[in-house]
Amino acid sequence: MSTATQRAGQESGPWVDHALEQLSEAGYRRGGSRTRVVEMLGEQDCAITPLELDDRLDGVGRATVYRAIEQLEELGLVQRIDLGGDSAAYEKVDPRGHHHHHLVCNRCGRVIPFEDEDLEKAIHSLSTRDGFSIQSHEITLRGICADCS
Amino acid sequence: MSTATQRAGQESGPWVDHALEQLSEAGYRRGGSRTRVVEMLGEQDCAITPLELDDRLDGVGRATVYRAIEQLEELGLVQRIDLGGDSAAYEKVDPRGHHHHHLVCNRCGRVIPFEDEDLEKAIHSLSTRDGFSIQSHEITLRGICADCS
DNA sequence: TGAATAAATAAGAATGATTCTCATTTTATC
DNA sequence: GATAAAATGAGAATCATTCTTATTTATTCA
Repeated sequence: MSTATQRAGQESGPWVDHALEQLSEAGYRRGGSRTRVVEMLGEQDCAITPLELDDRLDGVGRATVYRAIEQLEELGLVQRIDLGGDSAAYEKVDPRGHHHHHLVCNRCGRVIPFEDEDLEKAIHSLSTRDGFSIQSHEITLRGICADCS
Repeated sequence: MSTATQRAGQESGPWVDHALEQLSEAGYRRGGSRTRVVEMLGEQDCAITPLELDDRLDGVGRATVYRAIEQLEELGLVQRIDLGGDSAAYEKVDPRGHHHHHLVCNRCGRVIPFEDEDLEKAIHSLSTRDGFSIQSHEITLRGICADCS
């Protein structure tokens, strides 16, 4: 049960620290519940829905989860990801720019994260379009996963 | 009022015909309301939400709009697009593969469609990942539009 | 052409995610 | 420690989406 939490020094720590610091700088006071939301988001390797977060955080109100996500999104610390389900999901944004995108299986709904350097390059090479300054991007590929085909 | 409908021979026609044909081949009977939904989708140059469709189609029940979209999506004739609002939007899928992606302004919410050949190439060059066969893709860029900056 | 059959539909109820409200608890400041 | 303002939990309210059901309409076939 604690295996996932204990996987050798990963990246959740740094992001959590960074996020809490940014919240503080933005003028938000410390809040126990919000901190727990941030920590839980920091533990995830991929996107998670607000309701899942609420489920896993006993004693934290649902409204607080939604509020925390809203503030984090406002500061660019999490990114909303549409995976096609009933609700949106959110994922931490690495301050160093390292990130992944998603493959979604149209049959079983499975979500598989992937990275691709060429794709990132293609995105970055169009960083301005029609005077539009790009801050973030989201790519979702849909199809049939190996298990389903 | 009829200007939009009358804009010189565009692409709505072909898509509408194709969609109605596909629905028919899939075993669906003709339905006046569904046909109106298909025609309205065919007129759009970009994504539209189910509720907007329902608003514009007097006499067509909301459930019918949702059902039609569901069937069209099932057949790959429309694609769901997440533009960050309260509801998802849908857009016709060109049978010839021609399509665009979206820039969304984080400040005013404006949605600007764009096309980029290099990006398409980068996507196509990874058409199989981990045994995953890709059927469609969606790219959304977020930032600040020219008017807002 | 005129039943018979089953799909399509409209209207509104039901559901479920998200947002809002407000009384209470914490945090930061002094 | 006392005060002012933000953070929070609980539950109500809202809004998109789905479901239900009675009715209408499309197709089939005599």
